[in-house]
Amino acid sequence: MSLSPDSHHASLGKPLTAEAVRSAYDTIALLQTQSLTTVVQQDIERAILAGEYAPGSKLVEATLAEKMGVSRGPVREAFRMLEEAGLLRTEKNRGVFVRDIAIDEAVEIFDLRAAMEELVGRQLAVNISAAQLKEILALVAAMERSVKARDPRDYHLQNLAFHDRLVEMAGNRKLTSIYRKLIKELALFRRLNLADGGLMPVSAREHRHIVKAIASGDAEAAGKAMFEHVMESKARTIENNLHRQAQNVIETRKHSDNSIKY
Amino acid sequence: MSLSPDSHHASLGKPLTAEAVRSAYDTIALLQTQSLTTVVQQDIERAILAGEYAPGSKLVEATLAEKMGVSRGPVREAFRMLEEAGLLRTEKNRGVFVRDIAIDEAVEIFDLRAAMEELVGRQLAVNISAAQLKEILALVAAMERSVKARDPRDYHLQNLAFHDRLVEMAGNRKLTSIYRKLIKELALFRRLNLADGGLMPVSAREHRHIVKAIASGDAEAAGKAMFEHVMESKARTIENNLHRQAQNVIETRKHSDNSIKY
DNA sequence: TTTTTGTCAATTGTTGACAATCTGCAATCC
DNA sequence: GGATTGCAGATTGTCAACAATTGACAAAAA
Repeated sequence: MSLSPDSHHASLGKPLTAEAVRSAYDTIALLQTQSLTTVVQQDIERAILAGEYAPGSKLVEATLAEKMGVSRGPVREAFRMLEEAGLLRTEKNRGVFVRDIAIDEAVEIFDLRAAMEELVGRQLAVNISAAQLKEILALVAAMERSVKARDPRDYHLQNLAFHDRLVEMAGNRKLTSIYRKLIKELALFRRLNLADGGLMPVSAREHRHIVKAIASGDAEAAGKAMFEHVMESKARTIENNLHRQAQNVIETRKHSDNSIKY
Repeated sequence: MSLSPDSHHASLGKPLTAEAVRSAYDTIALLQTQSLTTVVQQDIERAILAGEYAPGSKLVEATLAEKMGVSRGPVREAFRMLEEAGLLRTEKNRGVFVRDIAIDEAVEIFDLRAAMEELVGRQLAVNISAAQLKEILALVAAMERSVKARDPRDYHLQNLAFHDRLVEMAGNRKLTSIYRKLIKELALFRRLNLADGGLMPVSAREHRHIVKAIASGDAEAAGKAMFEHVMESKARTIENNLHRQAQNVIETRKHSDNSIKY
């Protein structure tokens, strides 16, 4: 029983397309690398980041296992991975919950990000290639189009892509992987959501400034530009958060019988 | 069946000491927080960092499970946690192995650490208390005694404690936890070991310089002092690594029949 | 001899079952 | 009525057995 494309072609009634042949090898590669645990882990992570499981909500082993058609073992192993990654929180004998990032932890993450991106800026100022520079200029241009179109959702996604690409270009794999973990955790900061659309132009200007500094080859300036941009971003997020919180209090008072809840 | 200390005292033949009473509550707290998985995870981590399992060596589920008196389930869950933490590497259907940190990854970690500790320096310069300053001065003094005593092993441990304490004092929990993970990974960089004892005085001088900068309240100077210290440390480590590698080649040639191995 | 094939022991991947613990609710007591 | 106690169902923690894969070695073929 050979696994070569030709024998497959011969043994099956219908001819295989190039895609189908390639997919046979893909299947093998898949079976060799993916286990039920990793698939479950990736899907839970995806669902969390997509907002299908809200921060604070409980994940039940048996329910997830049944939904995905596996036993509880792989689900538990996936839980342990996501717990270590900071997306889940386990209470013994009680269950696992989607983590809820409090504002003070979000602040910590922003500060750490700032230090990391400062390093990214410094290194890119020295190392970036012409092609890479062109690429990030295109990203900035795309963001400016989103600003003009007043599309905060689109801007948010492009902003994530812009920073991710810069970090990746710095060429430090450890830094990249930790940076991405931090961004994922930040997604669990409930009130992050979309910042006030009115601030998009400010953010976009800062991006231009960053690229300019990198292009100039001035490591310190580029580092500083990235550092300050993240700190500004932190300030905008906190501001936004406080507004929403105040708004929530008002809403709560309105809908309840005017009593103060806490 | 009450769990209060008094009833325990009454039901047992011998009187309980204060320690024994406290330990009853400790036992409860333990059962409420620790599962077999977490205990196994901690013990494997300890063993790895203690060098009981060398980088690259294979860990067999059944063997570990039997050694610790548990089934394979908790061991597998612990594996998943340590894998996510970067201490283990899993090859599907083959097994898990203690990770072996290559020199280029070590370099990446040093660069990242430098950026993180720069942030620590900046923040401490602004926020450190008199008591904390006194504490780290004591740590520096202790290190200088190790230098005088020409005890690289002791110096190494105190150096780790010094940096860990500074990071902790910065008060950013996320940064602290990631820093510690990085340090653990760095312990898997085989050729780290103890640097040449002759460089201890240089390192110690840099520590003095760091503390002075922090005490002066100059954030940029303190940040820069920490950044450069980590970068110097990186350079020393790499240098040391190259020497050892060269040494290994010579040794290999000597013991083998003069053929070049690679 | 060299290569290929078949077999088997060791190990990992996955599952289902059982034990321990928690949670909500009804019964009981003050 | 309000607090306490005692179930019963649901959920997690742990284990042992089974299935699938690997790696090594011997037997067979070229």
